[in-house]
Parts: sequence; structure tokens; C-alpha cells
Amino acid sequence: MTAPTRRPGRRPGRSSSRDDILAAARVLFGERGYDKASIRAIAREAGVDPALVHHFFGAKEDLFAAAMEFPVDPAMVLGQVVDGPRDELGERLTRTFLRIWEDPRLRPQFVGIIRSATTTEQGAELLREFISTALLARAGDALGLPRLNITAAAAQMVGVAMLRYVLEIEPMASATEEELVALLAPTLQCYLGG
Amino acid sequence: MTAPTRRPGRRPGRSSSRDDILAAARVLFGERGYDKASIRAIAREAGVDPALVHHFFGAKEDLFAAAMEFPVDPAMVLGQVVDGPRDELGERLTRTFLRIWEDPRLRPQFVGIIRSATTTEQGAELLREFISTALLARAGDALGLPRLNITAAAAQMVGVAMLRYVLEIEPMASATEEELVALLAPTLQCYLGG
DNA sequence: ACTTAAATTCAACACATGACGAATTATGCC
DNA sequence: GGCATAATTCGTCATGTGTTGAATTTAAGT
Repeated sequence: MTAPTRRPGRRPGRSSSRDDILAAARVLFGERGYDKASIRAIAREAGVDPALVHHFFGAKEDLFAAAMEFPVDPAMVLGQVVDGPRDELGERLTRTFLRIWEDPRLRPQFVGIIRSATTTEQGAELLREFISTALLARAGDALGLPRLNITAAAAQMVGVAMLRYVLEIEPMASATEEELVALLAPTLQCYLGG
Repeated sequence: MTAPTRRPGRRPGRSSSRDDILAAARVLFGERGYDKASIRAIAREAGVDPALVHHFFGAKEDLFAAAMEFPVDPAMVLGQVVDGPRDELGERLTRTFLRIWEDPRLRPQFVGIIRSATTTEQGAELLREFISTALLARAGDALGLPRLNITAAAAQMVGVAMLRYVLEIEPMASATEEELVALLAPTLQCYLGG
């Protein structure tokens, strides 16, 4: 009755399968990490046959790379952070960081990046590359700061992401934006203030 | 020739197999995370048949729990940190944190905890439990500080552990103890100084 | 209208894994 | 010496995985 016995073959009309798969992959990679997010589960979440995943994206590694491609342009975000009075840099960084992570479209992707950074060498390389290239090189040059200071600020933010969004430890998980700004901005300002 | 065709049956003399398995499990869970560290690989690393692992520890989850049992007594460590002048608390915390992580016997176990905290719900619960019970409750009471401040300090340390020991991002991975103390102690002091 | 290309499913392979029961050898106790 | 018990290995089962090839249906191009 209710089972529409899905026959093979192309469906009429425009298809969103490719995007559905990408979205499902972001959610499942974010929730379960690289290994436990099976292609079959991703396909099921996308309402699609597993072979279709392979048809569009090839091997699982490629799917992962496509799903985890950096969701924001680091240069633009960094520009927003750097622009403005130097003594409010910590606050701008905190607010930008929170704004990005609180976006419900982006969060699973970021959680996936953090999760898989500790799981697969590929994921680790992704985060390493981002911190080294986008943050260390660009921000270091723009601000004229020692790289160790920048990694310290990065560590603070990675740690907050872990506790708040991955592990969901209270009271950090439920703190308001203003509480976090009051708490973190002075620290980041101290590392990056010059 | 070289293959001593290991026959089944008990070996003469005292056996260290149980401890060998635990050590191998710590190393492999630390290096590869929960899923990719297979029982077979752990057994191979310990020079032992996979079934022996099962004989001693039961299911894989139990092995993991046994291997990741917290390697230091939180109460004792916290005591060391809290004892002393309040305005040097940040420095004592930094030095204690580094001393523990730099111990080559303990590090794989801690890396394993961090790694699996992002991988398995069980691992997440382990870290959550540690931060909530050992840190938040005990240190919060002892120091009379808001819990949000303590999670901020925890986040800073978790972040440093990620960058320095898990991802090995430079220059944080190679910084000396003194450099890290100079960098981190003021931050932690600010969160916990009161 | 005809043909090529794209989307979609089904079925299956090869492989690795966790788990388990059975068999074998040593130790320790009486 | 005999007997329970612990340590150790082998073989095997069921399951889940990534991947692939073939078959089917629609869309697009001419």
C-alpha cells in the first residue's frame, strides 16, 4: 500500500538528489564522525540508493571532502575581524566566531570538521591546513603578531567549540552570547592585542 | 625456521599478557581512535591471539573502559594545583597540566580520551564526566568561582591539548614549557584568579 | 523520432570486524 | 599424582562495510 515500490530509472522533473546527499552527509559526518557515518546511512537519510552516492561522488573519501569543504571564505571572515579598532579585536573575534557556529546550517559541518580532525588523518590535515594557512599566515601577517600567540587564541576557540558544540558541557553549552563575549573577549584580546 | 609455531595452551612462567594487552590498547586507541583500533590489531601489537583479548576483557567496550580508566587521581592533582598562593594559581595549573601530558606513559591514554570523546558517546561521556565532576564540582567549591569560568579554563586546556598533542600544529607543538607558561598562565589566572 | 547521456535502483563481491565455542597446555592445590 | 582452573590458540559465524556492474527509466540534443 504505502510502499511505492521504487523502481529504478530516472525520476521525472528536476532532481535534488545530489544536494540531498551532500546535506545528509554533512549531518551524519557531524553527528557520528567519518567512520560511523556509513554510506548506506547517508543514502537512507537522503532517501536514495547507496549506489547513487557513489555515482555522484565516487569513493567515500571524496564524498567527505565534498561535504566538508570549508563552508565560509576565511579571507572574508578574517577581513571582518581585522577591520576596526585594535582594542576591540577580541570582541569582534568572539562575536564572529559565535555567529558562524550558531548558524544551524553551518554547525553540523563544523562539528564534522572537529570530529573528524581527531579521527582520520585526512580530517586532521583539513583543520591543520586551515589553522596554518588561513589563520597563522594571514592573520599573523596582517596583525604582526608572534605565531605562538595566534595558536593560543586558536586553541581557546577550538576548546570552546569542543565543550560547547561537540561535548555540550554545561554551563558552557547554554551560555548566552553576551556571557561568552564577556568571558572570552579579554582573553583573545590579550593574545592578539599586540 | 624462525616461526616458533605457537601452539595453544598456557605458557610456562608468569604471564604479562594482560598488561601487554592493556598497554597495546592504550597506544592503539590513542593513535587511531576507538573504531579504527581493531581488537585484532591490538592483539597483534601485544603479541597475542585476538581471542585472548576477549577472554580477559570481554567485549570491546569493556576493553576500552579498562584501558581509558583515568590515569591520574583527579583529587590529588587538584590538591596540588589549589595549594599555594592564589595569585600563582594560573602558573601552577599550567605546569601541572604540562607535566602530566608530557609524561610519555600517560600521553597516549590522554590522547585516546580526547580522540574518542569526539568519536563515541561513551568517550564523550568519559570526558564530560571528568570535567563536570572532577573539575566543575570540586574546583568550583574549593575556589568559590562561577562554573562558566571553570569551563572557560577547561576549554583553553582542551584546545591546547588538541593543537599541541593531537593535531600537532606548529609552533604550539614544539613550544617549550616556559613559553607556554608565559602564554597560558595569565589567561588561566584571569579565569580562576577570583 | 532517434539517439545519447543522465539518474536511479538492484544484486552481489570481497573484505574486515566483533564475538564465541572448542581444544590444548600449563599452574596450583590437595 | 590427580584435579580444578587459568592461559592460550584455532576455526568459524554473522554482520556491516565500501565498492562495482548491470539493468531500467527519464531527459536532452538533433
